Amino acid sequence: IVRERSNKNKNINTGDIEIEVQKLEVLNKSQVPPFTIETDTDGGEELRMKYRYLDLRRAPLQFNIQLRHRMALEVRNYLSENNFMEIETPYLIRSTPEGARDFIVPSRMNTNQFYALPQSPQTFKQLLMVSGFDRYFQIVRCFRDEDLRADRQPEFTQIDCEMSFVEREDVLNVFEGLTRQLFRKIKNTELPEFIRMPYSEAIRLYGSDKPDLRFGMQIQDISEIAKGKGFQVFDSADHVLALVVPGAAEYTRKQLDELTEWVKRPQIGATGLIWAKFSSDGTAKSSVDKFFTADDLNAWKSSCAAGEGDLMLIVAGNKKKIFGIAGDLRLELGNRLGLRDSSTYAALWVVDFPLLEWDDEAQRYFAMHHPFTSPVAEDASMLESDPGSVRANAYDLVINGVEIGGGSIRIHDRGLQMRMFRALGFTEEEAAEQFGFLLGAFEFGAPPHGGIAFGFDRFAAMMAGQNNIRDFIAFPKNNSGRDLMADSPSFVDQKQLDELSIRLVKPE
RNA sequence: GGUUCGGUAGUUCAGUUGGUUAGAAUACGUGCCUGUCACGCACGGGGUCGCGGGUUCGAGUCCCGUCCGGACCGCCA
Repeated sequence: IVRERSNKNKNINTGDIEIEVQKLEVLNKSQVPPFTIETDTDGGEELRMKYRYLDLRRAPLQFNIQLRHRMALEVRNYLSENNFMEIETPYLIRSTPEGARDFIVPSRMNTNQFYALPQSPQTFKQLLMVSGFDRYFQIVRCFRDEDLRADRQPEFTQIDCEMSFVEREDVLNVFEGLTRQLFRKIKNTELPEFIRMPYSEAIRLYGSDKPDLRFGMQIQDISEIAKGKGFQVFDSADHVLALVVPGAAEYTRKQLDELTEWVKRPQIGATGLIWAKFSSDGTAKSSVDKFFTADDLNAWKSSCAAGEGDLMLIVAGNKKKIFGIAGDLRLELGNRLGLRDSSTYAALWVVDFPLLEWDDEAQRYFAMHHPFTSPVAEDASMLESDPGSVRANAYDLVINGVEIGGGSIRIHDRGLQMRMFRALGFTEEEAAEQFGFLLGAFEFGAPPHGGIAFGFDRFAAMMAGQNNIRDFIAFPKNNSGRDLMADSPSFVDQKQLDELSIRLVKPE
């Protein structure tokens, strides 16, 4: 018999309902759990992962997994309503060059041969376009044998899509619509229209290809006015970059020293940090007063539109690193000032990525996105003459500084694809050997096509205002890529392989 | 591969310049209380200080090695 004790609150709280027990049967006994199975558990992460089946009983995890389910449902509904069809692609495939390290699976039928697991269904979905399935999608597991991060698992789930007879804006609009729909249905939030920001601008203003637009504090280049005054650090730098921290002129020496140490950590890699304070009484003080006059400082101030009471932080260095350093510092300041509120959302499309990246070690270009990405039409002619400055017809969806997804308009012309492979250093024979099936398909009237893939685990975490994707995967891996469950065998050993009559080639 | 932080009751942690019997909270057990809701009160059990070696009269503490875990860099088309 269940009866309500109180009608004061609409929400049912502990003790609001009484149960009069008439018969009690213990269906199964339980040990004392290794951690409290409550919303705020006393267990540490390692322990909770070991007993994941108990951790998953906790309300926050139940909510997260349910959130994921509801998102998957909405994705399927939205895409299906927009005439997309979910089609499965194979998991046991041949290894492809470029990109991440492949996971491999030994083949019993073919001694010393291995399958690779797909890093993404990229080529298969392109073949589906050739087959006339004009709108494909799949919520699909992908595998990359690389080290983990808080927001990266070796096996992860993508919302993978491809469309035929489309241009960039067609893809962007459909998937902006999907993103909006998810926020509407899951969070009851209406997102504003996503801006399109060229890659070069993202780097210049935010020092990142995934800018967090929840706050301003844009990077300002003061090279012009800061160089040539005899300060060697500035004079020898490609760029002198400033951030204006509003209202932070009161930062103590200790805080500034601590920030300086922070940017000098090897992970950030700055050689130092210059500061200038603009006090409310109109005076300015800096850590480089020896080299710069009050007039110089005021020139910086007006150039950057800094106000009284503001702090200016300056880093200088070579072109390749310094924008990233300024971007990292900007995010850190955003964190410290509480400007990265997880309940607000700023979404944008970053577009016009470089098509190719030079790799010093390999002494050749690599595709920044993947080798099937189409160049921006007017840049295609530079593929041979100036490969490094060709822009890709590629795009990333970035929300709150997190890369949620990315895609591109693909190459559908065999000739252009061959030029791309040549730019990547493939010979004719290598290209035919590795991608002959795709090049062959392009010879049978391949339609123009493009697509996108969203990182589903990340998307779910971001929807909940969090960044640890493990809390949104029922059975995640640990940092060694092992299954986290207690006594769960993650790997097949040689003995098991022997029993399966599988022989491996011994690596040198 | 690199940088860095950590490993001490079931759990989360504290443990000073090396020094008596390694503590707290919580959980667990027993008893009391019985309209409580983080209940309260009393008592109790519970430790290979990750592992191995070294220095020392003496090591949780210092040194070397090793294992495990986290964060980050590299890496992630």
